[in-house]
Amino acid sequence: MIRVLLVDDHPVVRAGYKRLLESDSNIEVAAEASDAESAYMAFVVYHPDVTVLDLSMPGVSGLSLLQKLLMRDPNAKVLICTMYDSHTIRQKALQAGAKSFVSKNVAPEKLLLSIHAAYVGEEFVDADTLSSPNPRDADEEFVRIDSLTLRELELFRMLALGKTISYCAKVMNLNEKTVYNRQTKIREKLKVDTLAGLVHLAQRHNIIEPNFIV
Amino acid sequence: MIRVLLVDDHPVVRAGYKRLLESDSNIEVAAEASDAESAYMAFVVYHPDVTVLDLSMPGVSGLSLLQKLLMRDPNAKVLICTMYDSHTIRQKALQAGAKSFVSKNVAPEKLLLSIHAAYVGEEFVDADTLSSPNPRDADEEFVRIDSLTLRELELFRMLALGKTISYCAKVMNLNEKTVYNRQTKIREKLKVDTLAGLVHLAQRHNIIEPNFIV
DNA sequence: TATGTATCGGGAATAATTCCTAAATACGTG
DNA sequence: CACGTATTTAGGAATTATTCCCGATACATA
Repeated sequence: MIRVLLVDDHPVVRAGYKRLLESDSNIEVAAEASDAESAYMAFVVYHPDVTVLDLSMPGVSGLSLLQKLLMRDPNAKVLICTMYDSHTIRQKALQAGAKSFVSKNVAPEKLLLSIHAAYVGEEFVDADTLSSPNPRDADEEFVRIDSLTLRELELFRMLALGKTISYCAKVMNLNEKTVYNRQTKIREKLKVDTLAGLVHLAQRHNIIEPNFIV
Repeated sequence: MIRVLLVDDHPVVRAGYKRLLESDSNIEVAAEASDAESAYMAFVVYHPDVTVLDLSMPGVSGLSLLQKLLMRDPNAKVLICTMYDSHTIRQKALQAGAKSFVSKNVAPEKLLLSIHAAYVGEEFVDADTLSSPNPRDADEEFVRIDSLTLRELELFRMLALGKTISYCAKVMNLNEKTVYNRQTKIREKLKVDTLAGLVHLAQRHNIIEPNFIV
């Protein structure tokens, strides 16, 4: 029996996941969490075999949580499942130690497959996801985004979402000074000179959701 | 038996939904679709009792689809389920004829409940969703945007596009000081505290083009 | 062990932004 | 017409936000 910790901030989606996972008789959802803090707690308490982590959580990014989990247990099997089809995000996730990365666009069976793969220690990256990089990722912009470090990416995302410096500092546990300095560096790397420009860049790369207009 | 048409662009999420819905013995997923076109086809072919529609689809917006479905069958029971907690979107959805609106943040049981409600013809809007309107949303927002003077609106647009203060000053034939002062006023009126926030607001109101992905 | 890179922040200088005030123009209304 | 009101435009001074340069730590890796 593969015991899974399920992390996703939408109860409806989580409930769906749970049933999907449990349709596989070898998988059992041992615990669920809707945010980074409770996810970490659950991880510590339940020692899941595999953690299925949705990246698009409010507040602290899923990538930070990923790192914390790996800090706690370097052998943790964490599977990233996200709607962000961004090549950049995938890179960062794998580089940060995720065992698997699948987009919500894959066939459901692949999710199950990849959980099995993660369980036995195999790395699993969905072929479809890999072979079809976002066309926009191909240009220079991609290189630019890619040059961001993990922590910078995290801040980038929050800034693009409209968070204030002081809020970011609080949430990321940083001195405001650090946030200022880093923000400057991000804009330098990305060759953008306003915060508004960051938003557009972030949207083009699926770092944040497009602003859904009706 | 309530026959449901399930529309969501993420296969993984859709598979989860399906199992969630079918955990209710009175609900049967008669058909699924991942985009507007196939959803419309499926609607025509299967005549579902209730259509569960996720708004965040690539390409044509879910709301357009909603309208098409209602054009085809004015009595269609369409339930909007989305991760966008926006009051604005909800308003538009209901006004366009959706029978129900629930956020993915609600408890899963509520989704089932609302399907039953839609089936018997009741309108169902999740109380949680209703009682906690996002302050940035809806009518307020429109009032706020309306409160901008013509010249402010002009600047608002340029800022949201990512132009710098000095550029705006040059183009608008203003002293930078004036631009600074006006920018402050705009953010005050719009109750937004970062430039990034302005971008999102501008996009939601079609002041600037949304940065569409996919 | 060295070397490089990531992460974090301090201090001082600088630029950006606010806050308050005020003039010129426009516009509808008594 | 004269008056009140709103808009558009800036200036000076005060305040904040941001940069720039630097030091320290940690950690992987050649």
